Amino acid sequence: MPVTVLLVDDEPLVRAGLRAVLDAQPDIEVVGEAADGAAVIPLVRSLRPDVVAMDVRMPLLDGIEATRAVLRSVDEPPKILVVTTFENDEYVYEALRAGADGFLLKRARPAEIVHAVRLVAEGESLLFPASVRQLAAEHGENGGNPAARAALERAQLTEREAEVLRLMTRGLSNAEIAARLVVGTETVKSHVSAILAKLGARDRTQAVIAAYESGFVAPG
Amino acid sequence: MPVTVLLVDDEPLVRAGLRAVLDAQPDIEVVGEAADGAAVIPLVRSLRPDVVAMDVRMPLLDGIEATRAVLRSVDEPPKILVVTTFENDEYVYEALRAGADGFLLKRARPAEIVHAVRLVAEGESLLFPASVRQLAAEHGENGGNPAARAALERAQLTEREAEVLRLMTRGLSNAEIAARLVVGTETVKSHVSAILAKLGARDRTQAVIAAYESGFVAPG
DNA sequence: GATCGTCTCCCCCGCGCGGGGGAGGTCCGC
DNA sequence: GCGGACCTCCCCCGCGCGGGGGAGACGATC
Repeated sequence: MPVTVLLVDDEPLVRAGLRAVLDAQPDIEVVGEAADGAAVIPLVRSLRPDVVAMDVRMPLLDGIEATRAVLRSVDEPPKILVVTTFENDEYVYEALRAGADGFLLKRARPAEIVHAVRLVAEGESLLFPASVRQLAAEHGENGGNPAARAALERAQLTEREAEVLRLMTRGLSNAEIAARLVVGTETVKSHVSAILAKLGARDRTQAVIAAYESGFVAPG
Repeated sequence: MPVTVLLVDDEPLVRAGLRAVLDAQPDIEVVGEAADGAAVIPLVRSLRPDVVAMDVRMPLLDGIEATRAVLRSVDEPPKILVVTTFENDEYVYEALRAGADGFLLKRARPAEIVHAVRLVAEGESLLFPASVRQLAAEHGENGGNPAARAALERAQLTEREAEVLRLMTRGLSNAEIAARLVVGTETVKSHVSAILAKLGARDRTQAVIAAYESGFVAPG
């Protein structure tokens, strides 16, 4: 059975584009559309889609509130893929915190869009903006310092947070990081929470994965 | 102040080699040697080294028991770097479980040996055999299937464990992995524990790091 | 001076994680 | 037949982790 998708976006053109891209796939089926967040819940209830592709910036009810509402009021909520125009959209991180499962740029190539839908449908998370990974690939072949710094800027990590994330990618615990940075464990926890929120990660493991996938750290 | 190291190996030649390599570094100082595990504890007590480079296979008291003994009987135990000849040494994993901090192949290049000592001295863990990473680099440029499979064999992961590790590198929780594999969460926990032991990882984050560093999974 | 972001530290709280055991099942090879 | 690996599931238990709040200090910016 195909992956069923509900499109939620105030721009008809965007909906049409997503529908064209997704319906071209044999294993994906767009089962409905909505123009604002307020219409999402009844549609989710009646259509029971696997994935909701949700715009963040919408009239009446934005993507963040709509995400919360869906997760709160539906028993087996669909996966929620947040769609946005800007890679540096602060709303996106709020949406991810609200429980969204993934992140998608409107200007992503069709193959990437399809990939994103399949991934979240399978239950996996799209932690980092796809643009960050792309950016890391563009800057030099092996994601060195400039790429890492650029990725950092995209994720809007502060210097301290970046340092903490680096130590996290070395496998250190909060207490070990605290000892290394000569601060309290509570401080480290604050930084870690901020990192998780900004990266849309659920736990430190997902944050480390995001760091590798984005080129923030390179293996080997 | 330099990193102080105690060498423990039954072969004088190996001790001499390690001493030559390490003493050539301005920031590393070999402060003592022992020929078997039984002599380690008093030496650790009197010399208080930062790092103990410990052979696994030794007469009287092997590296595993010696590691346990040191960690058990010394207040501020040194970091323990397990030294071995074979990358596929089952004793090594036991030693890591016993509390050793790192892993070193005797045939590693001098730079790698120095690096390993510095790393464990800093409190970081050398999770995976360095040989696995090297092996991943040799097999094709991007660590594809053959490299991953080879790395798997080195770590002696079973098929099921490899599958679980793969899902761990996707950021899934134990419950999510259980749902995906249609087994109980207790089963997943068993597999995860086995993976952590074989990889010498303390938690799932370190296991995921090891997976990336070894080429078991490739970013991007 | 007021505001903002950053870094620092504190509280309470629930839960997932990992360690320590054990145990039954299948399949394979000796 | 009998070990031995492997997969599966179970128990108890402690603790680290992460969420949700709040708050003070500092420097930069307006």
